Order: sequence, then structure tokens, then C-alpha cells
Amino acid sequence: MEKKPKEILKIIQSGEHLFIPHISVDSVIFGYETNELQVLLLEVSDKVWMLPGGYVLKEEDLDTAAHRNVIERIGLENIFLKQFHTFGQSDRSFKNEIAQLFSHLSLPETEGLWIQERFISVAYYALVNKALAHPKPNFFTQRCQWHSVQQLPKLLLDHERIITAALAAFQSDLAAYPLAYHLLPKKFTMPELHGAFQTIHQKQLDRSRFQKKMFEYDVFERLEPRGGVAHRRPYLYRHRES
Amino acid sequence: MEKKPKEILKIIQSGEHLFIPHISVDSVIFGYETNELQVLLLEVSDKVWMLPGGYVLKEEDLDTAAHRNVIERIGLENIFLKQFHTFGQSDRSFKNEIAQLFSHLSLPETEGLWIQERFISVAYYALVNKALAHPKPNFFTQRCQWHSVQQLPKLLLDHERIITAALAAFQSDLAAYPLAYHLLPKKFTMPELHGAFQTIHQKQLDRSRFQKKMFEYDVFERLEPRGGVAHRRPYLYRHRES
DNA sequence: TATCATTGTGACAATTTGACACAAAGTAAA
DNA sequence: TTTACTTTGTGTCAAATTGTCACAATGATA
Repeated sequence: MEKKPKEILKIIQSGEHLFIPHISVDSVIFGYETNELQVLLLEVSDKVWMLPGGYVLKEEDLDTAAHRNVIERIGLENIFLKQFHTFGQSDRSFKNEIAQLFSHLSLPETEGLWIQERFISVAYYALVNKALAHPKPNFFTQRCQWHSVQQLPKLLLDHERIITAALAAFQSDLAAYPLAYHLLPKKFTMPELHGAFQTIHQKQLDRSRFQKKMFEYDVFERLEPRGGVAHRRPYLYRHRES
Repeated sequence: MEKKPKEILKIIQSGEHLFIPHISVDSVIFGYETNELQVLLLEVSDKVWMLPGGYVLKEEDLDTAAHRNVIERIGLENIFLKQFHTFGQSDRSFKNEIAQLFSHLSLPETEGLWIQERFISVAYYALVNKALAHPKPNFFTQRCQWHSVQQLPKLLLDHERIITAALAAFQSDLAAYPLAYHLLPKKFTMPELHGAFQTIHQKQLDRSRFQKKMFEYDVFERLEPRGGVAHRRPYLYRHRES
């Protein structure tokens, strides 16, 4: 929120020539810490939050646009990112939000600014190692923070529904491939991975069975045990392709 | 192909004011007949085919647009329709195809016609009872016909990839819910449903096991047996919600 | 009345999953 | 130094699910 109002107006207006109109990409960026699944949100106005997102450059692939937007938000490359649904209700627009912002910034009233139009949003979910992420807000927002998916704040438009759908997609994908490792540091222990799975699915999973299942995927490599604990030292593992 | 060239030009031009630019919906409409899974395709030019699709009206929900387009193509309401992916490679445009069509119709050369721009396409798959469908071509196309998914003709753009993805989505969804009944008449026998499943998954499934599984869903109602066969008469079933 | 092809379902083996037990391993307290 | 304590890794066995196959039921046709 350091930018001057006129500058913001200029940026908004120039976007019209850069981006494909009516299309946005929104990302549900998942992070994990001590048995809590979190999503990264931006604060648009007092106590109202929104998903990070952006627009697609005229000559840019959709997936690339989503990547670019996530990278801008957390300063991290090589994140896991997957498209899961496109939201296209006809009432999806920031008409009022932008008008409010403009009046708040004492900018002239606008009608039909491209950014106020109806948007069809292609939604992605991302899995990141929270410890390496450096969240930063964009022009429109004051803060960029992690929130527990268990207690989300008030959200703009249909963004709560998007998060719910993202979680469902993630849970479903997790049944086919142990993606949860993306949320953890490069090296992690089985109890840690186990905890992440339990948190994501919100239910208990038998440890013995879980460990056997993970071995069956044949993608985790056992490394040295990690010490410094007052009990049996857990082995560290890493995913073969990362 | 009964329309006059000038009329077509007019229709194309007027679309610019009606539809959201750069966004299309494409539908993979699945049909089924005697152990063959088929998709409905439109012939754009000699031996080159495309998926049925269309555009989204400025004030129309995305799902509604998809429905409208499918209904226009087969004259059937109440079809099962589900969004499965959005395709957004930056090179997705009918630039050349439209230019060819125009030259073929002796229309003036055009550049930057809205329909020639890059399109992001939200793809849906539909399941229909082929026996009730009445496929009809649109202005641009000469024919609208069913094709076996096993031997697809030459297709425009990434439409073959879209069909592949649709089939994968359908197969995956079929593991969670016995959607295959949408492809059959209202009343059907277990062997028929069994055949549809086998065709869709392209593999053998044990009959006994299959039937038990279907009963577990608790959505099929057993009706009277169907006669007229030189052996034990199979029971008819129907889905409770249709 | 016997034959034939197809359908509906039961029996049992093979496999997968769930629940739980217990030894291994290390620190910290006695 | 020994014992207690906690967490980890894995084995065992029962329960549930899935796969295979067999066989009786059924009705037209020979």
C-alpha cells in the first residue's frame, strides 16, 4: 500500500492492453505447520481477505500465468501447482470492491474499468514448503498471511467455495499419489509425513499401515536417521524426484 | 452449409458484442452403442473434425453456456454434463482455419476478427442416450456424426488431447459413481450396464462382482424382467433419480 | 421333452486393510 | 550404571474386500 493512488490507476489501466480480458487465475496455496493445513490469503480491506491471483498475458500459457502469479506472491520457484476447476458464475466481478477502493483513495469514479468486469477464474492449488516461502502483498492489499483452513476469515466473492473445492481436489489427488511431501522440508521423517496426511484428511491413519503404503509407492528414499531426540531416532526420507 | 457467405460473416461479427471474448466452451459428448464408446464430432472441412462448442454470453453462467451448446447440438435437455479441465495453451486459435474458410467462401481477407483470436477453452464432458439424440451441424460445419473413441479422425487444434482427457476424467468419475447409466435407455439390464462399464474401462469385469457392486450403490431399482429372449429373462433396472 | 444360451447368485480363495502388539533405540532420571 | 520413559519401526493376525469360478434358473427352440 505504498503506491500512490495515481500510480495504481495507471497500473490498472495499462493492464487492459497486457492481459486477456475477463479471465483470471486464482491460486489456493497450501502450507503446513505442526498439524495445521493453511492457505495463503491477501487482505483487501479491513478483515476481508481474498485468494492470490492474477491475469493471463495475451501470449502466455494459462499454466505459466498461474505459476508466475504464485511465484510473485511467495518468491519461490518449483512449486507443485495443479489446475482443478474453473469458476464461471455470471456474477463473479469486483465491480463494487474496485469502486470502494477508488472512493477510498479519492480517485475519480469509474464505470466499466476492465478490472471491474465479470471474470471467469481458472483455479489452481499449490503445495509449498511454508518455511521457504516469503509471502508478500500486492498493490491492492495490505497483508499476505497464512490462515488455517479450519478457521477462514471473511472472503471475497466465491473464494471460500474455491478453497473448499481446492481442498477436496487435494484430498482426492492424495489418494493416488503422496503429494503431501511437497508441504514438508526436503528431508522429513515418516511420522512427519504421517502427521501431514492425517491433517489433510482430518482423520486418524494407522501408522504401520501408512508406512507400508508409502513404501509401496517406491518414491521415497531412506536417508540417515535424525538424532537429538530422547528416544529412537526416526529415519529421514526424501522424495526421489525433488 | 445452407447459409450465404455474407450472412455467416454477419453472424460472426455480431458475436463480438454478444460473447465474452477469448473464452470458449468445448464439449466431449459421449454416446454408446453395442460395446462402442463414441463421441460426437463436427466436420469443419474435408476429413477434418472438431469438438462441438461455443461461446459464453456476457451475462451467462459458464455451466449454462455449456448446457446451451450441447442442447443446440443434439436437441436434448437434461443431459449429464461435467466440467473437467480448462485448456489454455497460448497457441490455441483458429487463425488459419477461419482464414481458409473465408478464402473458400470468397469473403474478404480478415485479420483480427474476434473469432480468430487466441481462445481459452473450458472443457466439459456429457453423457447422453444416443438413441434420443438428434445431432445437427452448425453454420461452419457440414456434418455432425458419432465417432468411435477407438478410431478418431483428424481433429483440429488440441481437440484430440481434450477427448483423451475427457475419457480419463469419465473413467475416474466412474470409479466413484455408476454414471454409465446415463448412456443407456431409461430402462436397462445389468448385462447392458456391465457391457457399458467394460467398454468404458476397456477391460473385463467379473459379472457377479459387478452386479454386487452396483447393488451396493443402492441407486438402481429392479423392475420387471424383459422377455422375448430364448433364455433366462434379464431384469430391467432404472436409476432412482432419473 | 431335451437342448441351448444367457442370467442371477452363491461359495470359497486370494488379497488388501485394520487393529494391535512389541522390540528397538535413545535420553534422562534414579 | 542402570532403569524408566517415549517414540519409532515393523510384525502378526483378524476382518473386510475382491477375484474366480461354479451352478442353478429360465424360457425359446429343436
